[in-house]
Amino acid sequence: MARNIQSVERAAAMLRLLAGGDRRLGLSDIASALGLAKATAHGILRTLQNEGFVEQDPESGRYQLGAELLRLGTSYLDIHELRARALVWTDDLARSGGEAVYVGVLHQQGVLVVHHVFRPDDSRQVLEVGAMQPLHSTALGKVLAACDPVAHSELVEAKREPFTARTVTDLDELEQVLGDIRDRGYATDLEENWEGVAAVAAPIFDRHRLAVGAVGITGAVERVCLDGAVRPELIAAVRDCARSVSRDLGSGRF
Amino acid sequence: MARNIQSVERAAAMLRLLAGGDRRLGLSDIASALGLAKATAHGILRTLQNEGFVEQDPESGRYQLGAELLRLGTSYLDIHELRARALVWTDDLARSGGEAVYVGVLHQQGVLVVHHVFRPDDSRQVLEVGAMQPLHSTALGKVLAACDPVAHSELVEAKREPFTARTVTDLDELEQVLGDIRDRGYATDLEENWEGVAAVAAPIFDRHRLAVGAVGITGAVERVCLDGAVRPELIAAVRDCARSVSRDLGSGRF
DNA sequence: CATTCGCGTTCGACAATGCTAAACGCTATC
DNA sequence: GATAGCGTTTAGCATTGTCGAACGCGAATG
Repeated sequence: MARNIQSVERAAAMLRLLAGGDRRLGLSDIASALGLAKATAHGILRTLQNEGFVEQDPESGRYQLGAELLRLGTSYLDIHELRARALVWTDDLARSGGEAVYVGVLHQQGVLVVHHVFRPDDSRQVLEVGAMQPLHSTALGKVLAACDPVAHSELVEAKREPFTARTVTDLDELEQVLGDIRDRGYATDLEENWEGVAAVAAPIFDRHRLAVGAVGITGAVERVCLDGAVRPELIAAVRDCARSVSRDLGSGRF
Repeated sequence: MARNIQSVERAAAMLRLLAGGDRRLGLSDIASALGLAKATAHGILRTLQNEGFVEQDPESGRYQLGAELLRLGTSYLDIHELRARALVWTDDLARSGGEAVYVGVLHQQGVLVVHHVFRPDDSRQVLEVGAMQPLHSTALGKVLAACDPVAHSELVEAKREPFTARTVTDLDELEQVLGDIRDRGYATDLEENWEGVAAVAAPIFDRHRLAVGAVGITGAVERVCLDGAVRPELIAAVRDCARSVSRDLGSGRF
C-alpha cells in the first residue's frame, strides 16, 4: 500500500487535536503533542491559517479551528444524498411520533448525526447535527453495528464505556443483542446512554442492501415507552420511515 | 514572508473544489482543475480519504467531501466565543421580534452564518448555519463592511452582483450607504438580496471596540417594514441585542 | 528595574519527502 | 473485441518540507 502524504496527515492531526481540546492551544502544545519540531508545526499551522482552517488569537497567539471548516462541513451536508432523501420523511416522523428524530451514519468509532428534527413542541432544543454518538449504547449505533460489518468491527474494537447502569458493555452479551436486532430489524435504547431517555432506530439501506445509515427517534422514557418497552406504534413509524428512505435511495438506479 | 506548505495548500484547494462543485468529482477532473499530475492529486486525495476529509464512491470512483469535516465544523461552533455569548440573547430577540435571527462573522468575501434562530412559528424552516451571505446586499454584510476595515476592503474588491432591482452595486453609492450605517450604528436591507425580504443588523464589538460579527433579524417585508422603512421597535431590539452580546464579550476585561 | 523564562517566529542546510511522467489494470462503450 | 477513459501504481529525481538553533518579544520573577 502506498504511503500517505506526511504533511497532510500532520495537518489533519492538528485539526483533530484542536477540535478535541476544548480551549485554544499554543504552538508548543501542538508541536509536543504531535512530536514535531516547533518550526515544522508552525509551517503547517501557518498554511492552515492562510486557508482559513485555523485561526490565531492575535493576543495570546494561540490557535483554534477556523471558519472554513464550518463552511465545508455544511457543504458536506448539502451533497449528502442519504440526508437529502431523509429530509422528506423525517419531518413527518417527528410530527407523528411527537419526538425528536435523528439520522446518523457510521464515522470512525461512532455515529455521526447528519440530520436532526426537533421534537415538535415549543421547548428550547439545541441542534445536534455534527455531534457523535457511541455505537454500543444508542439505538442508532446498535442498529448500525448490527447491520453494517464495518460498524460491527468498530464496535468490537472500541472501548465500551458504561454511561448508565443499563449500558451493556460485555462483548458476548452485546453480540446477542445485536443478533436480536438483526432478526427484528430495529434497535432500542432503554436508558442505556442517558438516564430517563429511550430511543428506537432502524437501518437505512442503499440499492445494494448495504446499511448506509440509520434513523431513529429519541425522547423521555415516560413518553416513548409503555410497560418497559418502546411503544409499538413508534417502532412501526420509525421502520416505515427507514423503509421509505431506503426505497428513495434505491430508486436512483431503476 | 515564509512560504506555505505546498501539499497542505493543494489539499485545501481540493476540499474547496469539492465543496464548490455540486456533484462528485473524478480524479482527472480534480487534477486538471488544479493543474496537477494525476498521481499527485491521487496521493493527496488518498491521504484526505484516510483522514476522513473526503470519501470515495466505491462504484464510480468519484470523490466527495467526508464526514470528518462536519465533525470539525461543529467543533468550530462549540469553541466559538462570539456564538456562545450570542446564544443567550438571540432567543429573546427572535421571540420579541417574531422573526428569524442570524449571527454572522466575516469570512473571506462574505458573511458566514454562525448562528440562526428560527422564526417563532410552526412553519418549516431550514437551518442556515454554515451558509454564506454576500457583503454588499445584506444587512449583516453591510454592517460588517461599515464597521470592520477588513470587511470593507473585501467588499470593495468583491464583485457585487445585483440580486434584485434594489441591490446597490455602484461603489460610490455603496460607500455613502456605509457612511450612513456607521453614523446610525445599524444597517438595513430592503429587498436588496431577495425580493420581498427585509432585514436589520447591528455590529457586535469585542473588548477592543473592533467589530467581530453582527446580529440581525430577517423576514418578509410586510411584517418587518412599515411605510417603506424597518419598524423602529425592531431596530431597537436588534441594537439592544448587539449591545448585550458586545458587553458580554468585553466583560472579560473589566 | 534587571533578569530569566517561555512564547511564537525566522533562518539556513540537509536529505527525506512528495512530485512528475509513464505504464498498468480495469470497466464501460461502440 | 478493440478502444478510450477511468483510477491506480510504480520508479527515480530534485524539489520540498523538515529539523535544530537562534531571534525578538512579553510576562512573570528576583
